[in-house]
Amino acid sequence: MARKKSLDEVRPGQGDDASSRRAPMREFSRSLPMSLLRAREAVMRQFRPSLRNHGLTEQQWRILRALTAVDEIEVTELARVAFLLGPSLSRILRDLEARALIERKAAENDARRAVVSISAKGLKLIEAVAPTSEAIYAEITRRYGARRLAELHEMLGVLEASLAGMGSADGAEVEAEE
Amino acid sequence: MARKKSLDEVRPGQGDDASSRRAPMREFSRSLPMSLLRAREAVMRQFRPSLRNHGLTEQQWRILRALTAVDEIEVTELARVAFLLGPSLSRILRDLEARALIERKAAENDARRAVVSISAKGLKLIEAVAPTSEAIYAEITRRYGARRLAELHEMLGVLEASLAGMGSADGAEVEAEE
DNA sequence: GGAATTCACTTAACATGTTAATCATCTCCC
DNA sequence: GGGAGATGATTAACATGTTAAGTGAATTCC
Repeated sequence: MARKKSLDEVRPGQGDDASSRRAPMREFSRSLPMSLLRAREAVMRQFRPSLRNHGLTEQQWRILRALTAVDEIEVTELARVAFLLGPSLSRILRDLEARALIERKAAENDARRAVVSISAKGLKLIEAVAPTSEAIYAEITRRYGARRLAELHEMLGVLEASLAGMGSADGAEVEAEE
Repeated sequence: MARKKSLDEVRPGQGDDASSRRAPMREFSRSLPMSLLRAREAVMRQFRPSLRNHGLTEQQWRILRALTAVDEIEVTELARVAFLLGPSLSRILRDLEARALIERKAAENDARRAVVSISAKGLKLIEAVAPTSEAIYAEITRRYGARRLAELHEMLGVLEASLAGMGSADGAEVEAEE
């Protein structure tokens, strides 16, 4: 299905002046990844200064935040919950442990697995940041509207679900799982 | 053998009589930044393999894509359009220029400004990638629904606009510029 | 007309994203 | 029980995100 160049033959005269260069694909601002990126950045821009004042990055905050919801958790599971890739998580955990914000031990029955939990110091830090964070979130909700916000969440969830089973699609290899 | 556990199945409900551990904040999965991040990742996951096959990263693609829409453009304006920070753009332009995918010259009346344009080679690369990219985008639209997609764009735009004037809010300094 | 300031990048430094490779277990199966 | 393969976590290598500092060129203001 690849050799179909009918798309729009990205080959106008291109000859002389500017105006002959027509938009080759979708208008840039209408690209879905771009819209999502811009929206997310608009939101994160609100939180970053506060986090920074407490010496935390967005990802470090995500991890600590996830840890407050459980007693302890394995690294792989934490990666899934905090939506981080393994290598990023490894680095961040190393730093957080060095700062004594988390604790880490080996799993009882499997020496490969590591179990992580938040420390008292980490909990204290969370408590220090939470009020500001909540206030910002409340302001965002106020501005955007609680109903609309819920609707957006819903639509994003559906989008994720819609794309769930979509393969790579280029050198698409979706071989059956034996 | 170890079939992929459905997401809900793995969710650490965590006893949760653990009322000693008071609910820290909003449930993690309901965090807006997280929802946006997950949605965007679900979308980008579809495009990355194809781009990679052509030796392009997402950001490099964004830049080349933006350049096809104009004859030439100043670096600052390109940063705004492609939604990249200056430093990232500097690095990427250096690489793209080394690969002869773009061309760069100084502005006529202002030696500080640089003007960038896509090269013939760059245009050729775009043409090679575009069909696959468009096919993926079409499939996403088909799965999610064109109407719903438009609605999502709209809501994301409104979100961005809603947050436009919101200050840092921590050590918030939005003093009038006297 | 020249010092101070602003402006358009660019570098620097550190943290994360992304993919591939490595390492140490663990499991399975003969 | 021992070796092949799978698994959990880390390390490596490169690209980008993010903030701060640097550089050279224009602008402002006295």
